[in-house]
Amino acid sequence: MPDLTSSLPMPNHYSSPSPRHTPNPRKQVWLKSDRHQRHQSKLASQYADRSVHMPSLLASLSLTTSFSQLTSVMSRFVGTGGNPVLSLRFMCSLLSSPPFTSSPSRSLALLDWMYNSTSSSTSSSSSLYPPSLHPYNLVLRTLCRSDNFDLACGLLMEMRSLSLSPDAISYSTVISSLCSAGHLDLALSCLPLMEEDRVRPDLVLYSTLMYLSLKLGDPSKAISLFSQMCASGVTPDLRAFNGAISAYCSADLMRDALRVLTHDMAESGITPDATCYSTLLSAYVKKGRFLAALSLFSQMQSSKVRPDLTTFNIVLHAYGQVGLAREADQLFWSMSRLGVNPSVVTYNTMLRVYGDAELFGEAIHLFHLMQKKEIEQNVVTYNTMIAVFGKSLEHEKASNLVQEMQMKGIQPNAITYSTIISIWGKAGKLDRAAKLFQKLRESGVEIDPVLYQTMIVVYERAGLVTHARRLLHDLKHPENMPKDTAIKILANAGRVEEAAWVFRQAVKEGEVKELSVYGSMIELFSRNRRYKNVVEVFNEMHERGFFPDSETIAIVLNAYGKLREFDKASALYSEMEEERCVFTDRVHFQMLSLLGMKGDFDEVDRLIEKLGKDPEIDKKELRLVAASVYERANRLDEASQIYDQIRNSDYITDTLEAS
DNA sequence: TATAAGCGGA
Repeated sequence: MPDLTSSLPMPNHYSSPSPRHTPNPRKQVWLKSDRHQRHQSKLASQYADRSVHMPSLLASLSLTTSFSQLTSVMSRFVGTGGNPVLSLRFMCSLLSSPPFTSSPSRSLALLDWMYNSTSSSTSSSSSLYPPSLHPYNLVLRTLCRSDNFDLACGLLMEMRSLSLSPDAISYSTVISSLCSAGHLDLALSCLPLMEEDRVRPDLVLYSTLMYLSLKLGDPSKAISLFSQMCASGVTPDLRAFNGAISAYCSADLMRDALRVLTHDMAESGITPDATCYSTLLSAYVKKGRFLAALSLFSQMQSSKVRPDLTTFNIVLHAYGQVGLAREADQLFWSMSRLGVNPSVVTYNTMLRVYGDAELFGEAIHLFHLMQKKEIEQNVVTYNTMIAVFGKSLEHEKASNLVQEMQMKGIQPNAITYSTIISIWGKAGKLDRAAKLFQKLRESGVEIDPVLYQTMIVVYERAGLVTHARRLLHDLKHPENMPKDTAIKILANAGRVEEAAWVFRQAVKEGEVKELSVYGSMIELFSRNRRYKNVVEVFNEMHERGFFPDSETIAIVLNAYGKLREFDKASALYSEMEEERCVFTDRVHFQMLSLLGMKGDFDEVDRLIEKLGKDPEIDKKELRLVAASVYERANRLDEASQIYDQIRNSDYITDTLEAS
């Protein structure tokens, strides 16, 4: 983890107000440089406890607007005998009531007053009301709640410099509000400070930080926090485990996610709930591993974990994707019996499942059933049904639905438009499609990349190449859209030269913001066999510290192979493995085939053995790949041996299934 | 804290 301590605002920060937060006009008031000397470790017990009428005191304080006014009200409580009149507890209740809780400057002023209050009768300059940790934490809370993070961090630093060590409460106050405001780096920079102060982050704090890292798309940070948490002896709870599962899934470390779910949790005596399963299920589905998802679902059922609505929705979708519409149908109609009522999402999913399976009658029936049962229909419902009618070639019905949704007050979105434009294009209603597209362009809304691409494809298919080219030409100098978007459209349209040109401009101007742009360029170059360019783009992204996804790694490995740069391929493979980035079968198989091309069969055998032990890897596919590697190298004996193994294991599974 | 919808093609 980088050293983030330096990014914490230090006390001198106050003089230059950050543009992001409203500057505090009175911040100089409490930043007296003599505070260090003034601070005395006077104990709370030395405060005398006199009864003061709190409401009336607050009433007079609420009228005060300035430090001097506050001082004059409070000065009544500076006794002459050197004894403070108010108890520490009283001071704290002041700090936790309005107007102090609603005004950061006022609460800081009161803290200041506590410092500065000295008895007039004694010559000593020690404070009558030395604030302890508790009042500091109260002020921290007030600052954080009003998003004054500069001041809060500064106050934290001040506490440390006064050797009033911030405690777990101070840190969790600051960190959790930094997290909810999205300042992850600042929040994480508190961790080394906590270590210095010997404050151990607790479960909630770790959890907060993990979830924020996840939200900001940094799963490896979340994973490292999780390990740190476990190493420091904090036992994760259900929520923390779910965060870990989700982090491993986003980092493409499915094996580790599965291990947490099926092993680590049980070891900690925590039973996974439906959410934990759903997290993993949806990760499998996102990666297209539908069978893995369905098998996890049956494992979930045998572990007697009751699926909830989300689980059902994910599984119905997975059934549909593997073409098991009947199974989806069965599960769908049994849901209410299992105590879970389908939601709009469920209905929408089923509409799609029926549509994909060309069960148009069922889709239409379900769509009407929703209306009869008065189930809310939304833009997704309509978009799905429009696509269903498009697929069944009923263009008029599709067009009518666009009207119908608008009449019901459901606004069409970019997805609606690209769906209907594509349908019209296929139906030969070119003018209608072009007219709608033009209307959308003129309406000034930011044009969506897919919508743009849809129209280009419609023109190209109709043979109107000049029209298509004109649209593409506009993208060379994108004005209404980020360069990233233009590059992605050009890359998707296969326009190598234009995409490369805009990409180089964007790189030069530092305008490449999205990781996926590199992926699109790498894929585009690879498709066009421009392997040198593939490697160039990869190096560019690597230098910027971006890590590619598995798909991209596989493409880059392939490019190295074409360029016969086998050592560079091996180096990339090991580096990514160390970074724990490589993990789909495709990457491993790609590497295997490169080693075969290189003729390094010692390494081939070693990798086959290693992959053979990996429970995540499909063994039959591994054998098929291995056999073809040997075959291509003309080592037919080894190849046929592997084919025998495949036949044997098929025989074993067949007999097992038969019995 | 997990879930649904668009283009297209090597």
